[in-house]
Amino acid sequence: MHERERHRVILSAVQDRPVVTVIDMCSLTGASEATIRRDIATLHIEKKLRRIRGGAEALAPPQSVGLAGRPFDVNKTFQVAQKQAIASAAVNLCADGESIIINGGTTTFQMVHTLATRRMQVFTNSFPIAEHLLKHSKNTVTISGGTLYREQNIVLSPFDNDVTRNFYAHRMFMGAHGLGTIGLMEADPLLVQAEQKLIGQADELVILADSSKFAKRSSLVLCPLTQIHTVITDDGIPDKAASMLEAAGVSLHVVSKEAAKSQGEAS
Amino acid sequence: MHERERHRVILSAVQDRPVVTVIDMCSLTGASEATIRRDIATLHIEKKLRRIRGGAEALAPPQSVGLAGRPFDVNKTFQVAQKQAIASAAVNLCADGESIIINGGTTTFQMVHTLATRRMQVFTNSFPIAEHLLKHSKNTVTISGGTLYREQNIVLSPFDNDVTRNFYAHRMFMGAHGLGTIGLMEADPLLVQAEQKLIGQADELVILADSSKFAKRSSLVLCPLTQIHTVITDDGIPDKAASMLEAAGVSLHVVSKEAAKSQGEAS
DNA sequence: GCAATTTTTGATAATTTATGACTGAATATG
DNA sequence: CATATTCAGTCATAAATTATCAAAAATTGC
Repeated sequence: MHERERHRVILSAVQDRPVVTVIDMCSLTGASEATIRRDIATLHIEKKLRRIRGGAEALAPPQSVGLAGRPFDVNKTFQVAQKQAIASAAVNLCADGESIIINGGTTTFQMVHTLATRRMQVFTNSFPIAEHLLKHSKNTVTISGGTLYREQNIVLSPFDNDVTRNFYAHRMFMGAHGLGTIGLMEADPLLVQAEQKLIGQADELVILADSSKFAKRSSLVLCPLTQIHTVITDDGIPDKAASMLEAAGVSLHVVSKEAAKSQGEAS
Repeated sequence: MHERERHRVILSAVQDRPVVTVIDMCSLTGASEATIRRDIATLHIEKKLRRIRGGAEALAPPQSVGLAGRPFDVNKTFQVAQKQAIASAAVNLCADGESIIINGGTTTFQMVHTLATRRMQVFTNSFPIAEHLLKHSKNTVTISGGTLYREQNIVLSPFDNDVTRNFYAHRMFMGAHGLGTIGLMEADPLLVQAEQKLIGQADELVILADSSKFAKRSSLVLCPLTQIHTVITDDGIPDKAASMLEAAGVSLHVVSKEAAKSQGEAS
């Protein structure tokens, strides 16, 4: 077996397991310990893995405090003020006792803070949202079944899910990657799958989109504007986008930072 | 077991409850006290936990003081050693890559620590188990859909759940409230519902029951002994109960505290 | 194609490191 | 104050790593 092949095998193994031992790699590749050590040393210098005594481990292992794979966290600090204002306005559309569906996402996640004081029926496919509401609120929380995707932080099942199909809500809240004349756009195919399972399970579809979303385009169109009942955004929305939405019969809520504050107090 | 694996297990355990003892970690990892002390000292310097007399504690304990239904927590400190030993033995029945089902419960929860170093396909109806595995392991985690019950800490749906019905596993692990000639007994009707949805979805049904369970009786019988493939318990099991199980064709695993140690090494 | 050279590999011995048992000291508990 | 844990050293043993060298394989020049 050639050097590159071994490197591939080792990297594959180290991604798959928390730690691999030199001995493991010996039996896996048929090479001697000395060779495996040299391989690991090389891969360590190339920063493909971390060399540890006895073997190797993957870089960026699930940190102790680290909350599962987090492009989520990096996003969470981006435009938090707008996202919170928008999310707060979204929650304030609802009354206690109502049932709502919250699709996973960084903007919709912000709803949990306002929801903390509420008592509603919440259905979500987002593990962090469910976790937060379970721990910090008295809402009834229902989660969709399926496999937990660490990167997207959502629950998704390859099967038809009766829990989802039997949950019918007043409103469904959804984020977006982009919003244009063609409709609601998403970048991640996995998110599209998740969202399509939920669409149609609520009377009103409410989109939470900060104003930057009107400039973005993605390859995957989730639904046309006509299916959208309400869009909540911030005051950075271009006039052109606003008229586009109104032309499509979408109810538009614009929150400014000050408005967000008063909304928060009003609840 | 290698240093990093031990570190993972220790961190997993310390996240689970406020404090862990050196002795606990010994039986969980199969290492000596000296080694565990050294590990804790290392992790302390790395600021992954705080070293305290007798063991270690999490850095930020006031995390989930939230009202997230926690008769769970009070139970969790009861007979931890036995539960951990039993749970560890349960995990050691399995090989990496296998798929298993873990029914929610305080004993089955302890499996997460040994699972921290594994890479398996895990299906569970327990929110805490899913949460812990998601954060502290590389296992593939699938959760059943439904409403989150704060007291029992499980996910339960009034509907038939296709995610559950389509997940078939090598083994299913279950706790119990009582175990007698009449069969497996449960005290909470909600748990009975949850368990009945899962039963039959695995080749082997493995029951985790500390020896106190043989003295308990409940009103709800979940299934007869004949459906049970294996029972794992501690060395406090009465002879009468042992012969009863053997007569019913149940494979019996008894773990003592010393046995727990060797089991840890066996993995 | 063939020999010389470089690179890679595997084996060995020497060194370093981790581990577990043991002891006495320190600290908690009643 | 007495007792029981827990802890910090020390040491022997086991394991892993490094260094070194010779054999095997690949590369190069002719």
